[in-house]
Amino acid sequence: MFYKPVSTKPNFDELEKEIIQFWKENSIFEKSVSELTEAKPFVFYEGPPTANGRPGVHHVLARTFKDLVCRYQTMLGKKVERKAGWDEHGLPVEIEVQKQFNLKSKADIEAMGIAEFNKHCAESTQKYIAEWEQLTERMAYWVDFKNAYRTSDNQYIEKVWGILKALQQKDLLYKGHKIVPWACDSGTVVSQAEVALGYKDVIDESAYIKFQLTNQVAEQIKNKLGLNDQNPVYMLAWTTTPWTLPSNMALAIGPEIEYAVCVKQEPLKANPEALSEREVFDYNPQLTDRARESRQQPTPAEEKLWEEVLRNKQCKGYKFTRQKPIGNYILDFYCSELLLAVEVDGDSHAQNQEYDEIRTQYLNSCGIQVKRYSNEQVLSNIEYVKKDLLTPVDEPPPCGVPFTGALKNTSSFFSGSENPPLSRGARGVKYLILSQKRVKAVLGDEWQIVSTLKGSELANYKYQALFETEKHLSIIKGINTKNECFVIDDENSGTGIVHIAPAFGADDLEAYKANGIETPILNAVTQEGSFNEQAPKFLHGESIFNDNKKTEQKEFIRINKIICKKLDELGLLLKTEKYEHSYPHNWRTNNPLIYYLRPSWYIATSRLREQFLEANEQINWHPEHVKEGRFGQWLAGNIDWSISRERYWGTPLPIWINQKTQEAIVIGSYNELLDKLQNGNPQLYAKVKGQIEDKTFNVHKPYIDEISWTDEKGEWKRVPEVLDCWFDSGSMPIASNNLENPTDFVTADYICEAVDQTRGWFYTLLAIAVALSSSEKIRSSYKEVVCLGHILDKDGQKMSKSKGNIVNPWELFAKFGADPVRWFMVANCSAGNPIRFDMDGIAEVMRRFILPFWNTYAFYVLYANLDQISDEKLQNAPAELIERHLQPIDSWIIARLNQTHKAVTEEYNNFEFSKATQLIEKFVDDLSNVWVRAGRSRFWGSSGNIDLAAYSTLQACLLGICQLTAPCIPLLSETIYQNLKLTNSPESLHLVLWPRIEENTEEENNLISAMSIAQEIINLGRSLRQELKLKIRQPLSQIIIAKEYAENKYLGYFESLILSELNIKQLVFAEQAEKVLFNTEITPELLAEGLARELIHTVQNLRKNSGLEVSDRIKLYINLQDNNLKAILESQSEYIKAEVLAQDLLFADNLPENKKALKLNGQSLEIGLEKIVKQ
RNA sequence: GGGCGAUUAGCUCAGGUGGCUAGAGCGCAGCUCUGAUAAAGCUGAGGUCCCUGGUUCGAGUCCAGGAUCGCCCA
Repeated sequence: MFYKPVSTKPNFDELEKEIIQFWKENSIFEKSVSELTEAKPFVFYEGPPTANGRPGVHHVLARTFKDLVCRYQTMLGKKVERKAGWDEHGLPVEIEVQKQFNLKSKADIEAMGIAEFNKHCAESTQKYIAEWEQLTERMAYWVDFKNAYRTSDNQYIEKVWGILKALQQKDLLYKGHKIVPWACDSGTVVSQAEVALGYKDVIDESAYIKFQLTNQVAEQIKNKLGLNDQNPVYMLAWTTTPWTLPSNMALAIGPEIEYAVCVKQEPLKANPEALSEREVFDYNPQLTDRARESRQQPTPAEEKLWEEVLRNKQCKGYKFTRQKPIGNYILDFYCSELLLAVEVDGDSHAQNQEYDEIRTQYLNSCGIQVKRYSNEQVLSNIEYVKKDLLTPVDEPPPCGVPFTGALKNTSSFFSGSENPPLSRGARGVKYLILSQKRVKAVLGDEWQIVSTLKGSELANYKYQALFETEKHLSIIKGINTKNECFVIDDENSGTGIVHIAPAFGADDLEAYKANGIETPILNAVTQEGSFNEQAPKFLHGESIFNDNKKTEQKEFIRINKIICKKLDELGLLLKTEKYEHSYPHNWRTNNPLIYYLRPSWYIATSRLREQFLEANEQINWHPEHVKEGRFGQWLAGNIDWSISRERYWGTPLPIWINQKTQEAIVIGSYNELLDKLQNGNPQLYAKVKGQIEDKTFNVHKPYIDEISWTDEKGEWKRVPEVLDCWFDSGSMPIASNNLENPTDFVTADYICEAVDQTRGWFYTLLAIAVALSSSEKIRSSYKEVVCLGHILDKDGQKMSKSKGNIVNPWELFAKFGADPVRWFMVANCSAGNPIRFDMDGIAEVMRRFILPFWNTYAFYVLYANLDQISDEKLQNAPAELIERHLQPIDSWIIARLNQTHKAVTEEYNNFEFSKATQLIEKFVDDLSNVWVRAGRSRFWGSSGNIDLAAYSTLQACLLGICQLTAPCIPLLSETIYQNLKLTNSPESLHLVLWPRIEENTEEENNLISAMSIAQEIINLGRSLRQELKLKIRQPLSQIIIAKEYAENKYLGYFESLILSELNIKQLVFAEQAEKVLFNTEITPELLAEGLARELIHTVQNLRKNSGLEVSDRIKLYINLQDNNLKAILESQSEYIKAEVLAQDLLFADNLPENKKALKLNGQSLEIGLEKIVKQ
């Protein structure tokens, strides 16, 4: 045996493990890096995973593409160091530990002790490291674990501190505020991933709120519209969170939105429905106390009028109330049904005629009529008063006057003034402003549009704060800092006017910042979720939540009702509506989350937008659209990066605050810290210095929080926050290489992660690089990115534990081997698109590519061993010995190999890996189904007549495929390489340099096209035979081919191929319309041969069904009656015997057990066979 | 709600800058071959290229709008 025998039913799992062992024992990976000392480096950065979870099949995907490029570049002769990395910090780790120890809140964590908690976190990140390493090794991802970087390492943290310091020195670090999803019940920020877990559909009370414009503004608007009345103008806003209204700081409008100014058209006659409707007027809430007092201490006249005339619906059934506040006034008596005020002029009013007039005017403008009686009239002539009360007033109130001009067409309305002035249903006049699109839906038919305004015309107008009469707030353009308008002019919801509470919404906060509002942010809710002293009095101490008795979960319903009721009383509520929406909940407790303002440290990345885009120009994205699309968009809309987290397990923020001056300093290294301590806290200095020296220093919380010092400015204490763990991983080019100077980072030639990293690692990596770059030379930290899509299950569903559609990579490897899985991924994953993962898909890859490749290899080894061919023999064979047997088809397949090599190299260079696999698959197909199929007989030539050309060609092709596939399927290609390699070749395929490719010569290209023509002719011939119902078994005398095919002079090389494939004796060219024709005349000789082949076919099937080995010899028996047929078969007996390895062909009546009946040339016969047992 | 991507045969997917009578593999049906022997080959059936408009002599491809799915962000 010269080659190791190869099974045609290989166990890839076993074979691959052997190769992994071989690599390990011979340090092949290390050699592939270290032996290229002189080589140009190819820099690859590994994005660090967190090892607190098991690696999944999606990691296999990413690692396949990482490995493939690194291996390819190594083969190109580059030095490719690959440092593994672990992302150890962050909320996901904390959450795992919280689950593990059932810690529900920060209080629980603190009860456990931060030191203890962080110890568990550190352990948690080590939990699956072994499995990660094993999986990585098993799938043949070459990466250096020994020198892996770890983000929680002291040295790593120190470098991250250095970066922060560098950024601070560039004045990019500042303290600000951030809106976070906040769980009031546990007092924690909830991560985005967790928020996504807890969305629930809930029904909330949404409210349409009227915000009154200040008089001055109202005047301006009305002047613009040609209206001259005193009636108030309101902005109508819609909110689903009325509990945030006490923290309202602005109203936002869309500058481009058309707003309508509306007024209500009243029904002329009393409207029974309107009667039941309660008319609410705005009033000054501060008056309620005074009104109550007056009610309790009426004047004698008031007392008399109330008791004798008005009380208890005495007056024709109309209900009057006493001391009713409306606007800034208190009416003595008021009937809402009649819109009638009754005033009794006491002594206090006597001198105030002017005041009374203004007051009456105001009330009239609200549609309220006023009847005024003196004390005397009431006390001495109550009957007159009684009578007069319900008669019309002398002059009708100016109700409706303001409509002049604006409502020209509603003439019927004007007749209102001719009607009894106390007509029921009259209403106060007021104007509402809202999006034109929503007027009908929100206000219904009763309101009329007076005019329209563009949103931009409303900006900067002032309106009255809801709960404070003195305070005026501004209307702002709803533009956030990304320069996008977030106010939506939706036809189905809202009013186009958005209530802005910067403490409770990210958009709100953005708008607050973008509009340069100077007032400090108003936040009326504590972090536990109750109203503080910033809220109006009636809310002080109220919780924003109530418990739903049924579900036992918290909800906002109670507080929203309280606030809406109050607003209703203030006349500021138009209406409420039930609103069903999806709202985030704390997935652990099922209680609602709130979006809440927290202090945060920021990197001012939005100042670097231009630079980001410039750096992005240096990056080649695969797929390309990510550059301008997803990533470019993200950069263009960049907002400042909030880098602090109010958590425990993370890089501690190296910011110390002076307790007196609030000045902040950033410590950039441990030495710098020691410097501070040396003078400011000598005791601690000694301790920390010692710890750093003997490597026991723990820089994590809580220990770092103990480090403080005092200097001439006072005491310095660290801020409590830790760093966003994305900052850790983004710092990797500097921190993992322990660079002295942060700006000295090296740009990676290649990185590769899934597409979700556009907002993650791809971004933070770039952000930190650009932030550190000098303004003259903006640099990206990576050049080429492959951005992979996600893995979905075979139905296109996301893989998740709950769906039970998770695929375990270990099972895949056991079943198929790692390489078939890798090939499947490379072949099926078009960059950026999600990949559907299906076991059947891998099985298909197996059948389509892996097994044909393997079988071709097994075929070679089988016959090479039989013919005692070795790589040495091939290598040392005299050239003429090979050339003697060399056939055109050999030159063709070698030309195809070169062609494929060239094309595959190009595709690899372009990161078009699946295209490369297609080319390789096509070549393997040509090799196996054209070259081997056509040349099989060359391998079983009699001994002494060995076709060295055939062996040499096949070996070259197999080794060629090994090279081409080495980056994708490093294990199987190595297996084959190890068996076939020439004695003086490198010890591993992965130490072989990628060959320089010569362009095919014209001759070679012609050979390739001649073969395609031959293939075409063969296919046409088969098709024609089928049409003519002439089996290939039946030889034919001639194939006639259209003359145009003769133009390729190389076609002649493949004439014999065409003839044998189609079982034809002769090929001729002729002028003809059809491309291919047959001479279908069947001579007796042809018939005889055809019958013989038919018989052979049956015998072979019988052999196979009888379980005979291909090399077994037999005795063949034939039982037939027809002498004519017998004669024909006898004439072919030598041919038949040779084909079926029969030593004897006997015509007999008695057949052995192995027998079969068939029909030949219309005659029935039976055949039987007997195995000859060797003595 | 916004951004990005996808939608082509039963399934998985190809189809730069418009020229298509729309392709491949698998599956299916029929046939063939068999000295790689539970492998292989050929032929065939199978398409409203998501929908609606538009540009054009011509649209799977370009433009606009919409639908569905996925990812990211709110």
